[in-house]
Amino acid sequence: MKRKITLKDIAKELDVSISTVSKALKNSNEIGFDTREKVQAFAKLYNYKPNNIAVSLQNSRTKHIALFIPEIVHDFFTTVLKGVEEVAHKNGYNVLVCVSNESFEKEVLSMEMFARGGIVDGFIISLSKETQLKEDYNHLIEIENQGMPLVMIDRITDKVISDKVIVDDMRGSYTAISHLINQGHKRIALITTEDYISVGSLRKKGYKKALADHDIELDERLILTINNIEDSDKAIEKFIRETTFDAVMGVNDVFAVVAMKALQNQGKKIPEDVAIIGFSDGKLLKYAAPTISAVNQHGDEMGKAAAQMLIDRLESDKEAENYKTTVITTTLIEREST
Amino acid sequence: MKRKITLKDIAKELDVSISTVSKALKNSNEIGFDTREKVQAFAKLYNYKPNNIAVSLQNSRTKHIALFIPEIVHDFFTTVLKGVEEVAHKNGYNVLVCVSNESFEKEVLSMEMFARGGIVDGFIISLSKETQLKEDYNHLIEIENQGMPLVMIDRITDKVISDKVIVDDMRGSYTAISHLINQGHKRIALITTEDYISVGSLRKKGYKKALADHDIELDERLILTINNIEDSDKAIEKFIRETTFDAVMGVNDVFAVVAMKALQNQGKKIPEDVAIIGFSDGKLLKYAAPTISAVNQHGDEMGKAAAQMLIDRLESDKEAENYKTTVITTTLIEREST
DNA sequence: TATACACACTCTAACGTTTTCGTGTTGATA
DNA sequence: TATCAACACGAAAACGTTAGAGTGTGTATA
Repeated sequence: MKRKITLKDIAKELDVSISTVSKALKNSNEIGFDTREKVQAFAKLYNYKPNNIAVSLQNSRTKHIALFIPEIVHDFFTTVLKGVEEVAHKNGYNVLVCVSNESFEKEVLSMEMFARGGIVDGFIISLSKETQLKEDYNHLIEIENQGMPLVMIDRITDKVISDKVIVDDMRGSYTAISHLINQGHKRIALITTEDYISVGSLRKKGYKKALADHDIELDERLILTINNIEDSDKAIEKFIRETTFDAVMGVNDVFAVVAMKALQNQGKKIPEDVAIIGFSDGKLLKYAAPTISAVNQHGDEMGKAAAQMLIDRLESDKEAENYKTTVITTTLIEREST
Repeated sequence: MKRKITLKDIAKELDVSISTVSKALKNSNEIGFDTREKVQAFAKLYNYKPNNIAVSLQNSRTKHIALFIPEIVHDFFTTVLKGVEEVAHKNGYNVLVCVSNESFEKEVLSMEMFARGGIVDGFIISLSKETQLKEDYNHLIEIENQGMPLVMIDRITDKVISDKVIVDDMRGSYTAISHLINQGHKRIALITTEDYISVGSLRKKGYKKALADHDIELDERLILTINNIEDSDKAIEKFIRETTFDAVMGVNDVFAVVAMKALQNQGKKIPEDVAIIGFSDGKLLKYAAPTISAVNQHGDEMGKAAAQMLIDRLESDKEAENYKTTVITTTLIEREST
């Protein structure tokens, strides 16, 4: 097992001081040209790489950022991670992933340990369901009090002042519903989550506004609120058995695809009998049969934007303030289901 | 912005030495009971948490592990990440994710920086496609030479001696094909990747063996090898137009679902005309219409196993050797498509 | 009364860097 | 020849922690 080579090793070998080596490697002109060359050559030869831990301890910057997501087995968050990872890496940062599993406790505990332990320089977080339900954001506020930058993404809250990246949920939903209306649909159903999930409630707002703007009366019976993901399949099936409509939007990809299957099982033709639209940028809707139209959330763009905002904060020495909210615009992907 | 509280702060405040504080917090009985109590109370009050960076520097252990995956927007690797993250967290480790994007260069560069920089204690890696094609594993060997534990998962190579976690690809494939044969299918097609992808070639082997064991002659024309993921859709469509068979297996979820769509477009009924089976534990096959049978790879189990193996290595002081290969057994999920 | 020894701490070095402040040579200027 | 930069480099402190080796009490033993 080769021990890692340090500045001290180089210094000893070349018979100079540690500081000389350090400076030489940084090409400081405090050091003579010859020595610089010599040190650099030696370092290259022995493949010297500075010990990041020591560097971190020195300047209290780890060059690590944490990404908190509620769930990973979900195309949207996956693309977010991809985006974050990409720009982080490009800027020399590493990404620590924490899957909160929709648990408030895990979110809080992990956040605390990352923050107090000096493990990361900043956070990107999409709130867990439990956190949004509890409306307890002290851990986030604590982070900010410690002067650590925080960027909230997608599932956010107004109760915490920070940089944010969201998608124009309401507008995306509005556009989708308008699209359905323009195609002649009148009874449009919505399958959504409970209101405490920020994005779910915004999408419902967009739905309602689109109906209102097109003079279609709102029928609350056409709105299905899923309160337990576990048995969403059953709830959707029941809803479809008992309700009639000529179009339906799901606030995510699973709701849409489950709805389609249930409708198909009932003998309905898609899109002739019922049109379907979902929210997602993943494969589920793209590869469904028929393919399902979708409001593309551009998770990767959101991730990229969030990472960039965070890194900008980290690299700027300005005293915080003027927090920004970046809104990524959704795009409507028209597929066979509409 | 609250500055983080350190041992020094506590020491000064309580008028004892830093080492006393350190030991008191560790409940060392080198320190008197009263002092211990006092220090611990103070630490709790001010919410003291040790600076992990300093601790890491001290004992050259970061408690971070790196997970290298070729692609993240892919249910299988997602579940692997979930599994890894779960047991890592349970054991007090953090996970750094690196998405190699199937690029050899990114894999090598990131690995080098993680290793030499002392950023992580060990690695879990699923090889990138390019790496498997090049058969250049020097970066992995280098890691091992440095005495850093390495666990390979799923996409592995025999050229590197290390701990490994794989799935019984050949057996899974064998079982799936046997299942099709037992249902009376005779002309069974296979949509697979090029042979340099370890798992693809193993699945092909299982396919061939199943045919042989059931006295079905191998027809090479029934095997479609996808060499470019980008236009796999087209290749599959073309294949389906030009070939006739009564069952087909895809070595991943996308191949299976794309095949099904192409067949359906041709007017074939699933499973009446053609049976379909795929490899995956994700949603794509589960929510397809009809739902598609699958060889479940249990990505989460694999991830858990890999993380556990890695952590065991890290925590044991034994001098490496006796590398193990854990084989996770696939299970066949029968759905509507067969 | 000298010796030993447990007790409760403190000192110090170390982990690998970075950075500020010296300091001993040069060579040029007055 | 004394003065003073410029130059090339070294010493040392600092980041926050840990752990082994001291140190000064007080008490029990010979």
